[in-house]
Amino acid sequence: MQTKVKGDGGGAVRGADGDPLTPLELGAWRGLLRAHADLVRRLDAGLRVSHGLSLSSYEALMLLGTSPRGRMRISELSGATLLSVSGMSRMVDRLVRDGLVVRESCEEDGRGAEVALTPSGRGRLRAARAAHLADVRREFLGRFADDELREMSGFWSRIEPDGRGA
Amino acid sequence: MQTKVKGDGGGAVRGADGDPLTPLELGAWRGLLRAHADLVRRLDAGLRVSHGLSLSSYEALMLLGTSPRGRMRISELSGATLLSVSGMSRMVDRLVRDGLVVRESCEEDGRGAEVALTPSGRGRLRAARAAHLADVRREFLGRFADDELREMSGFWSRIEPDGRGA
DNA sequence: GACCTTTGTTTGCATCGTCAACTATCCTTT
DNA sequence: AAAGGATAGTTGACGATGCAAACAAAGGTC
Repeated sequence: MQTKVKGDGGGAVRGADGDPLTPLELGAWRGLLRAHADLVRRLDAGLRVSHGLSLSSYEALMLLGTSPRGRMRISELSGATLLSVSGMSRMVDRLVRDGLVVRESCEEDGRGAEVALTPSGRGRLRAARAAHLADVRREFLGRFADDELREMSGFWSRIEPDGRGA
Repeated sequence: MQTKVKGDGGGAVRGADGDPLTPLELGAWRGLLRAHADLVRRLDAGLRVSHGLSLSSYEALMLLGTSPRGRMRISELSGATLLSVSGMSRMVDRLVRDGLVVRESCEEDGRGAEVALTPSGRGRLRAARAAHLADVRREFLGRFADDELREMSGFWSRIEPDGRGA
């Protein structure tokens, strides 16, 4: 049962709708924001100084590198990452400018662009990969036990879907 | 003990340094990224359409609203949020432009600027507050039990400090 | 096969954020 | 009290992003 106390002295674990966040709630919510920001900043900095890649461009290259066909549509990339389609389009612009990928026109769909790694992109990915994975493990995964990671995964899945139905 | 199997068929729960992330690791790591992105996007959108505030400007106004002296230094605001000092300086620019806060020169320190809510800023904050807190509870806090939130807080605190010592 | 709808991508505009360089002030030391 | 160094904040240049509108090509439908 959730503790819903309105106007008590401060022992409430959960606040009602308009109440200020309780310490418990603050810890979970602000903690998420701060932990994410810290973590991303560290990992991004690591990739950037060592390999000139942002975290999101790494993710894009990595998706391309493991894609079975070796090339992906913009929308496919966007769906698999956290970027909007337009954001991904611009990211691909930058990757093209840096010579890491090429845009190819799509055979089956004249609207489409397909994106593929260049040799240079493949090399950059390979160079960055091990170090980045080690970073992720050192800064994040390594700080939790297996069952904690499992539990965390479960937490995340509860946030995802929603949509909007009541 | 952590399962560290190198080169097995796919049953590994944890990978070694250079290995690709296992499903367990992926679930926790990508899940964090996605959950955060989804959550922030939803809350930001809610605040923005209803009250013309971004999540970070809400946080700044909220800090000002609950500050004992009613006004705060730029660096104080920056330290309490996730923005750099220069980022906060620009955010204050926007808030000033929108008439929600004022910059006052600081009595004790001639370099300093102090930031204080205007009546309009106070009003905007009050108008946004309840709806935003309800959003946070609906989209995030409400999906977890008390002890889960407590556990989550514990997780966050393990990411924070580090520094760099081995 | 012209028309309308849907879908994939790009672009215009605005916001938001960082780092590095700069200015202004403060503080300590001599 | 002048010099040197630390600290607070602002600004310039730039990079990312998102949303909405614009485009372009497919795919029906009649």
